[in-house]
Amino acid sequence: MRIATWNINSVRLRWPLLKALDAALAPDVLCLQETKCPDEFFPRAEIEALGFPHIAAKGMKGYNGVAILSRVPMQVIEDAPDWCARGDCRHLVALLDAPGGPIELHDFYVPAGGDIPDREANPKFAHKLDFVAEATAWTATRAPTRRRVLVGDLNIAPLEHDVWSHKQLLDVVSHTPIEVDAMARWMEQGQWHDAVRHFVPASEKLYSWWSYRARDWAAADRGRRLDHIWVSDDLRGKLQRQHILREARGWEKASDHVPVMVELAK
DNA sequence: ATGGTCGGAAGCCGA
Repeated sequence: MRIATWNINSVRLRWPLLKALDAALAPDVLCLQETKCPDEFFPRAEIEALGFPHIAAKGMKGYNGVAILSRVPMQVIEDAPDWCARGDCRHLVALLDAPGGPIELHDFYVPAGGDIPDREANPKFAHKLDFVAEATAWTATRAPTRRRVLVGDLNIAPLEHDVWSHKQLLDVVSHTPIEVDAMARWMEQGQWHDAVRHFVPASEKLYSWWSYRARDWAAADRGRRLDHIWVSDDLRGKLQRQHILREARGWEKASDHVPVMVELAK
């Protein structure tokens, strides 16, 4: 069972790249973020034709938007909160009909948080912290549930080597101690385990995002690991491998994020 | 030290 996540940065613009993603990773389930697409315009038929017959999409005009594309049947669960009471499309939950038993899958798109890492000076940063706090409290109530997977663009790079320069990013939104602490609480209270770092030592650099603003993203290699896959304790022993598809950043009309995938044994 | 580039509700705003 291969579960992947990708911030696609406009599904209408980039859905054709799913073909290359599928050739490289062959995910059974792919969670998308930043689809930027109202549900009535979601390229459903095109994506079904690529081999994902089960599609759940929750989008809005212009911003945000999440979707789950699946080869296995799934049931969308509707009892999640309206995060920060904004009506944003930043979260989908589905129960996957997975081999070995159902998996509760969460697809999150955490607010980026703006530029200034100060709750008082920057309402976007306050929104990010509030969102993570609500997600922490809610997923903690799910903690006793077996076989859970949480993926998404969480917009936080928690470890020193999840960014190109720990020292230079300590005051940059995505890597500040307040965000890193909030993420640690989220993982702890939800009993989540980092499924990608499970395979890659903390001392090794690991990124899933490179800014569009670099002249040469690969040469500069100033990345951050903003996209994550977490699993519940009972799935830790099932982890087979991880793959961060770095080459996707070099694709024609690339997203600034690359797909991240984890394989679970039955 | 600053500004650099994307995408869409565009000629600005969010990332």
